[in-house]
Amino acid sequence: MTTLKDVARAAGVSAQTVSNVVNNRAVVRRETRQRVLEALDRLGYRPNLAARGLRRRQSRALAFLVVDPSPRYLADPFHGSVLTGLAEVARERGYGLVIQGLPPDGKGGGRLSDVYRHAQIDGAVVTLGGTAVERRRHLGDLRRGGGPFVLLEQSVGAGDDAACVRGRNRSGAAAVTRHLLAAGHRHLGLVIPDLAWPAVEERVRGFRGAVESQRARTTARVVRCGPETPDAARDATEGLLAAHPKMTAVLGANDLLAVGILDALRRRGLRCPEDVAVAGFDDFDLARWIRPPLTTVRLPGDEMGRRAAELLIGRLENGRFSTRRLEVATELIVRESA
Amino acid sequence: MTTLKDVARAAGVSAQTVSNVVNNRAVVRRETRQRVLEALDRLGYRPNLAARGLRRRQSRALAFLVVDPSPRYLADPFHGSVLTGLAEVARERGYGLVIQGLPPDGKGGGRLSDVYRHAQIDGAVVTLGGTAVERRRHLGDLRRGGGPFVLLEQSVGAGDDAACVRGRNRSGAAAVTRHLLAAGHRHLGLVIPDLAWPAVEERVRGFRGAVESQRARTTARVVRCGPETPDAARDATEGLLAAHPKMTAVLGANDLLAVGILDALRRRGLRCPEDVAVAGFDDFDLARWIRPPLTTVRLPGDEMGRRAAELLIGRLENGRFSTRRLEVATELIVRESA
DNA sequence: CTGTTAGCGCTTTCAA
DNA sequence: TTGAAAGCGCTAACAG
Repeated sequence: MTTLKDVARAAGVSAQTVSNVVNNRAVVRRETRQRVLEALDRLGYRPNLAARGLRRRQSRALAFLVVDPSPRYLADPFHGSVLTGLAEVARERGYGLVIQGLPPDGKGGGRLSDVYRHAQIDGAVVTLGGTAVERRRHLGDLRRGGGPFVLLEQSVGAGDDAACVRGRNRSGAAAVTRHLLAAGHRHLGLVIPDLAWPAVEERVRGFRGAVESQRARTTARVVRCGPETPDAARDATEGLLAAHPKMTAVLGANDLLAVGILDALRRRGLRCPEDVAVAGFDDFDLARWIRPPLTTVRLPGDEMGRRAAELLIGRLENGRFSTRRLEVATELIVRESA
Repeated sequence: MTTLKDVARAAGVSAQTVSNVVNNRAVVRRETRQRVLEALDRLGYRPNLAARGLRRRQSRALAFLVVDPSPRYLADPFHGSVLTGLAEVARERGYGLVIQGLPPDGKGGGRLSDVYRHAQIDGAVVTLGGTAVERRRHLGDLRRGGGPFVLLEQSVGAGDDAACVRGRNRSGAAAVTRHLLAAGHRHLGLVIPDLAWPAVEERVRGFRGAVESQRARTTARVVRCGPETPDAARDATEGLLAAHPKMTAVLGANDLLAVGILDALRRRGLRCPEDVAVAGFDDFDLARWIRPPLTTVRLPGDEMGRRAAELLIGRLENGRFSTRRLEVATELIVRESA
């Protein structure tokens, strides 16, 4: 491995001067710089970032931290989408990107804040699933032991060195619910996963609020289905439809669950949208391709990831967050399922 | 930040002794260890991994390197699946995981080998898309400038500090093709993306080989569709069916493309599987949920990711790869589309 | 078993 | 404009 010293010797200057050249500091004379650049190139010098980080006390690396009990958390299309946006900005701005998932209960390998030291990161983008208590615990840990972070889908405390990026989940859910009500549906269901994601809680509020505002002869049922899978959603929906035969519209807390809902209809011989309307949330890549094409609320995960990364990098480079709170619009996408 | 020295002072021992305790070295007397552990705990000591890495010349971090022109490469379900497996093993074994995507042409930010220094990683799992020439260039760079790596879906050279994990793409593609031939199909099509993934090339070989072995009155067409998206596959399939009205079976090089193929049939008023049979490759999460449920060849990306990570970590900890070549089975999954 | 010394590769500080 | 010295936090090597 070529070090600064090697280059310095080869170019007949001090290590300091080489460092100045490498870091584009203007203090070096043209000819000296020339000579150093040549040696740098000839020896194929690459800075050792551990040494630089040790000295500068920063690493130019970001982390994506996901608190989710599923070991397959990265297979979730929404997380994948957020990660895509993060990775894009990290690459553009010359930051490394570390990913780390943890179960909510803190059993599986400790605290979020450990990642700052352990993975040598300067800041993190954090998504928290789990009960409000668990989420609060993680936030407290992050405040005490971590560095700057951007929290997705959940507000941050005034004392935190943090900002948040949220989607308009509530109004999005209200919009799709109103769309259903306007189409004449009066008995609505909503299938949600057991895990308490803040975004899901907002969607439930939006759903309930919209139904409430027009509650004459309307009923609304919310059922938990267990894990965030189509199978679980299908089973929950079958139960829901059996218990409430007059139900004519079922929403999924996200598109993956909507896929399961559609399958429940098929099994019971119901047509969509003629007999029962279905809608999802997120607008994942395959939403257009499902049969019938899925009516859903678009929540742009990649944009949220990009915004979060930009916010975080801004904080790292300018010492403060340009804003503490960013909202990303949601949009009702009407296709054929509702 | 608490350092070893701080702890040493608090416990009345040397920094070295604290280091020995932190690293569980057996040389420390019980009572001393006790005292140190207490101080460690009281001061909330966390090792600085940059310093440790600098000294030990390792970082306990792995990278997932993807050469793919799409900025949305992480949204690809197969990559997501591989990443899931990698992340799982990395977490279990106490390694960090860095991800980095690069375009094939080397324009967008340099060489793969830079990641070793830049992201401070000990080894990498690498997936290469692009022409054979571009792939060779990346491998050469990795050999010269990088560290140990595991290559997915492609053999490694004898001189490389590397191993490979491959899926049985060829036999998998042959199996699904034979399935089609056995069902009486004689005019078959295969839709592939422009980007030359090694796995796709193998699938084409398997397809061609199976048709060849039974070539009486059979025709086989392979069409490139452009990017790896359902839209592109749909357009390509429409062209294919227009040009070859007798075609009764169309394969996709992966499930995402198969989704587009199904849509092309719908547009032309053809039923699947009655008029035209369709099959994919990968068995992504949604394959069961598509209509009709997709016949495909299962290639377990998460298992490949896990195996790759285990192989790599074995090399890092024992100095050599336990094997240079691992094959992962594929399995024909017959559902309703073919 | 414990402490001392030295140095990983880099950058900050200060002197020339 | 350049160089020398010091030290980031940790651990290998050796001495006691």
